[in-house]
Amino acid sequence: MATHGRFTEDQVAAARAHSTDDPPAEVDPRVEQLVNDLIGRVADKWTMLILEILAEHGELRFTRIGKLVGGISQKMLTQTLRQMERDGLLVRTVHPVVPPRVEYRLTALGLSLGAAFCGVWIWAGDHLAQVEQARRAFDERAARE
Amino acid sequence: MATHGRFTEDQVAAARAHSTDDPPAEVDPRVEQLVNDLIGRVADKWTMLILEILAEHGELRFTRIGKLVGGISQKMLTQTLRQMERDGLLVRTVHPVVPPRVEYRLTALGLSLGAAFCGVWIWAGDHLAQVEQARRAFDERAARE
DNA sequence: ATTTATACTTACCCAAAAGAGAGTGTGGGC
DNA sequence: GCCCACACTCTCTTTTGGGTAAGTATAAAT
Repeated sequence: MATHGRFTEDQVAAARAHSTDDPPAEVDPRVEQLVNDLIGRVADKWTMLILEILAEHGELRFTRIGKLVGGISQKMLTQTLRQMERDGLLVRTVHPVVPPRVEYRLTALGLSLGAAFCGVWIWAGDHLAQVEQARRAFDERAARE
Repeated sequence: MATHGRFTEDQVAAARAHSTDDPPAEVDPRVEQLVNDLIGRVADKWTMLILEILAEHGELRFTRIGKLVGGISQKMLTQTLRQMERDGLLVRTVHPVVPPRVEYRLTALGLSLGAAFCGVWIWAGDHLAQVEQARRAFDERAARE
């Protein structure tokens, strides 16, 4: 099953199940705007990668996440983790020991986002070849002017 | 039901249906990288908005898209449309008349991406309040130091 | 006394992305 | 002859994203 690995069928199914049965009613433009902003916030590169790593491994410490993500600076890692914590996607647990020990774990909200985004991940995997072919065709057309 | 408006049940279902029934087999890291890149490319703000507008309206001209998206500069509009064309998400039809008339329409590939991304849109709509509450709680905690 | 480990912060810098706004080509209407 | 429409394209400036490197706190190990 192509659930991009770590997400369960249930999680993915939950991402699609909905109570509202409204007809294509016009949505409040302010809500539309908020939704767009939220997507911009949440659909960024580092957030998605961290989300995936955390969904896969459960609970992890700062340095470990950095290594697993690969190629991220401490600064961006801290920044992204803080944002995600603020958005309620993960919880940060500080153990008052020395040297410090801080653990990160996804919340239900974070897991549900991972499940929702899973569809895009699958799409990318499934259509990668098609996109690359389209690009080659386009570039060739462009080269011939 | 919540298919975020314009996408049909079939389209959304298709975004989830998959042939592969492989166990969590390790994925080629090069493929993983390509997929990540593709997601970065495709999951950007303007691409998503244009995708939605086009899925909703069918075939549109340059200026019309700009107005419907709202707040996009001509530069970004041209740029994003070109990229999407190159990626095979839409087709650009130039009618050799004057003044110029250029029409944009999603391909099957573009529609399938829209369907896949639909899950994230729904997630954002459904969890907007939760995220905002998490933010308020976080900010309040931070304010009390 | 010095080093080590961890999880950051802070300061500084650069490059890429994005926005603003003016310019372009062309043929038809006036 | 002039302006308008449309879909750009070009240039300039601002904003943002992100890297590097250094600093901090503390206790245990050496």
